[in-house]
Amino acid sequence: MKVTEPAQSASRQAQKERTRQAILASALELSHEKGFAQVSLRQVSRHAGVVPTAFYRHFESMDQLGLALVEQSFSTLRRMIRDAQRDPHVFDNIIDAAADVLVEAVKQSKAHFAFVARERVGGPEVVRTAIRHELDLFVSELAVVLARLPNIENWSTEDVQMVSRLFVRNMVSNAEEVVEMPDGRPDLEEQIKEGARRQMRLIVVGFRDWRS
Amino acid sequence: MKVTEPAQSASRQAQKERTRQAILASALELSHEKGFAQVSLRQVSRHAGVVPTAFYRHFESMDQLGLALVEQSFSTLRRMIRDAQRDPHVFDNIIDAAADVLVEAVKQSKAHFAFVARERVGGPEVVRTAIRHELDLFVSELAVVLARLPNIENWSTEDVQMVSRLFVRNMVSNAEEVVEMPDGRPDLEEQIKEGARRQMRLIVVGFRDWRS
DNA sequence: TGTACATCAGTGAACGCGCGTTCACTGATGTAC
DNA sequence: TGTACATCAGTGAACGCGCGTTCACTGATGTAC
Repeated sequence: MKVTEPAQSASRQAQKERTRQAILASALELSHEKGFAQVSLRQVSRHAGVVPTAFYRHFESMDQLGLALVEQSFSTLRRMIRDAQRDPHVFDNIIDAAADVLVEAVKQSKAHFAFVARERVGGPEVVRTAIRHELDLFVSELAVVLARLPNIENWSTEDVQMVSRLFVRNMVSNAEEVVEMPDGRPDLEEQIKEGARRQMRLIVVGFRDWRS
Repeated sequence: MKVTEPAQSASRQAQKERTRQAILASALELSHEKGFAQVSLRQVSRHAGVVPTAFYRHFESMDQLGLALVEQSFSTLRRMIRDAQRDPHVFDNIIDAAADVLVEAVKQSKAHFAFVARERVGGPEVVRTAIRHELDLFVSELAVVLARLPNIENWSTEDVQMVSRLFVRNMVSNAEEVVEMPDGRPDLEEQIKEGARRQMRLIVVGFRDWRS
């Protein structure tokens, strides 16, 4: 985590950015053990290999650090959904594709998913508010993507919005399960993936039946 | 919250119990604003009208206080499901009955539901573990109740267990929504209730369709 | 290329504060006779 | 009923500690000439 002492190279700007990233990464890592609200400014700074006062060169307060982490987490999430849309396979079978994307994304960005799942409920007020807002946006964005799918395009806007909401809720639940997953148990991961698939199938089948 | 100075009456034992309840109630109330993990022993004691050292006459540590709150919350939950079983109306229409019971229970014991929903993810390690364990137990207990219902009795054990799990997850989600609900907006409550009903219908319909 | 000055990321000492925990105590309630 | 002693819920002073924040600073990087 020590990133100072740039040997000879690195512009001042680049070095500053590297420290900023070290602070963000440290906060993410420490949050995983006890939750963001229990992590102190001094702990983050220490872990990032920097003196507490240096923290203020990058963030106004721990709250602002938290908001930066929310932003980072959702940009990860958005990149994932954008990539998924480009995959032509998605149009064949939404459910299995969605399950695959979800599990892959969670696996790749465990720390960020864990952060959102945890701090959505347990974080400081400003962080909770920001996450709730981002999730609401995300539901709407996902609804737009879903509405374009062939087997869904004739559904009502409300129905698509509700399916989207249930999908996102499901995503958050599964992220929570990954968070609580003990280390070194990749078998549990497959179990969670299968659970996610089932639940999505349930939602879609239930909807189709209900509407008819 | 001041409960000392028993005028003339109250046995030593009764007075002690009253202080214990004041500490529990104070912790529950303070947790609502910032989460249990952010509440200090001194804050709880102050709010309960007692000196910090007196806290130790009732609980070994804040962790133990947290576990006592988990216990209290789930005994509330269990009383609710026991009462619901006695109601013959339940057999007519599980879903609407469940929605009514859920919303009524949440309304009556908002603070405890909020505590479980929040600390399940955001609380100290021991509290999180205890809540996860209680919820697992609760899923199994609810499954036993569901399996007795006429329209379900021929389902497989696994299916009943999964419906039970989805119902409980749904219950937790709705409790979360009540937690984040701004004060003085009873209209939102009706909206949450309707959402809960829809989601349960979705689960049951989806299952019936899926299994056939 | 070399010199003089400006910028600014990171330093280190210092502060006052609320925290959890310890300890010896007090005085009302409870009990034995 | 009255007295002498035991119990124990709640007190209050004291402790060392990590916290967030302030301040004047240092010294490497960047810029002007």
